[in-house]
Amino acid sequence: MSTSTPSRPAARRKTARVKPATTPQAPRPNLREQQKEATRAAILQAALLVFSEHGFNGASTRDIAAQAGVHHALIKYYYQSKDLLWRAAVSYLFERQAKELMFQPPAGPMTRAARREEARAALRRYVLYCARHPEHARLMVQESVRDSARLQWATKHFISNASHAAEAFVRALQKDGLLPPASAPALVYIIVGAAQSFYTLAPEVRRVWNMDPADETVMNAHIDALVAVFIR
Amino acid sequence: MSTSTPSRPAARRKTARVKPATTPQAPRPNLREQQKEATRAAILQAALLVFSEHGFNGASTRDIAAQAGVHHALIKYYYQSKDLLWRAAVSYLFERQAKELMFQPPAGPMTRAARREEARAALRRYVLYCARHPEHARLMVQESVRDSARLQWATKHFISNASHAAEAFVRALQKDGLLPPASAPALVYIIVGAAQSFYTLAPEVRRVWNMDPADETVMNAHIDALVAVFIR
DNA sequence: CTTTTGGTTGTACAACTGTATAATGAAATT
DNA sequence: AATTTCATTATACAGTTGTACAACCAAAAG
Repeated sequence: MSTSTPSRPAARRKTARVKPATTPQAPRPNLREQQKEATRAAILQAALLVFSEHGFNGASTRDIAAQAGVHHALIKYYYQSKDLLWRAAVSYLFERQAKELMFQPPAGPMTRAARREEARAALRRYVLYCARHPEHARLMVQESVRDSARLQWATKHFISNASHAAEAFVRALQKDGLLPPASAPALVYIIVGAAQSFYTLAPEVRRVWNMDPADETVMNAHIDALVAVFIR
Repeated sequence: MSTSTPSRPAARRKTARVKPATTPQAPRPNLREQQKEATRAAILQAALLVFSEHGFNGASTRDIAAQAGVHHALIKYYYQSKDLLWRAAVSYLFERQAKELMFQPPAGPMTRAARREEARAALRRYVLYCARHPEHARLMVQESVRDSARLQWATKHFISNASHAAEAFVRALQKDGLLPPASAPALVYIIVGAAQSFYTLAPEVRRVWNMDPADETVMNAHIDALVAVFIR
């Protein structure tokens, strides 16, 4: 950040200390382990927010710590370095995405109309993910505008897999004539870009159009437009 | 940057001093004015590159100066502050875009088929701009992922106008049945996102797909895919 | 209760940040 | 040739940065 906000730690402390042991019959003498995980998670969530809004270089570990309501030295304690914290954040994002977008290919033969409905549902699910977790695309876009060791790492561990899965999805739709027979990689970026931008650029949308992409009605209108354009 | 690269100024100096007066019959005793404008332009171009790849906070004025091959104090001399340099860069981008995408509405009545061809040509022109000047979208995306005084300024002076022009374009296509009757603002972000992402994320594309969006063949394949999807 | 463990805090440091100002010297003017 | 102008440079400063480490102290173990 390095802008205003004189720094204000001690925001979590109270709420996190609440409930020393919800389960009276705690299986083990955790309570400390519990607090530890809460701190660890708070740092990760803060990192997601600050990294996604400021980029790696623009984000400072002290800003992240302040956002988490935690002393900045704890970042080194839990994640060793800014770079490893970034990697932990990216890992979290892609593992969550894999979990939430888990593919369940409906076995058995399907009519073309059924497959089209299936494709529409899949597209809807993806847009919903983008809408609910805009920090994912924000963080990745900031890293993908230039080549770097971080982009190389993210590509090797996550982006490559996700991209080729998307390519397979596109090719399947092309086989059914649901997408034009054009370059599959190009279509991947066309669809992904079309789905993400509305939520990634939400602050701009709010200023320019006076509408909130996070709003249920607005979001449904966007999804409908997207599906109408892509899955004919 | 704050990463590696120990800093290496003095890269321009020589090439910029070349040609003290190309025109032997110089109209006035410029030569100094000439060098001044060269320095000013070098700083602006460097700012475009560094801001677009690192974001405002992630970019340092010293990095920009080094990229321009100029002493860092000259940034204050020519642009007064980092913030004003950023505004100058954004102004340059949008004025160039307005110039290159100047609308020439073909007078006289047109058949629907002709209007469709017109729409395809307009879309092609826009994608070409994105491909040739990826730093434009990169810089703006970095600012639009969060609300800030800079986004507010850019919205007021440029983004609002450009967005509403795009909306008018979309509504015209909808009237002809060339785009589905969905939310126009949503369609704007769908089309813009679909057109930009392939070039904005070019470093990622190169790593994942081993293809270069700047390559003529690859670019044409992307444009064809885009037109096939949107203008039916 | 006493001791040990380890999550937390305070503090330090060198490098980097944006900004400011005086010194410099070559081009322009006289 | 002497003088003025002003683009460029050198240098400085306070604030921020990532990282490091010793001191602290509540929870866990004895």
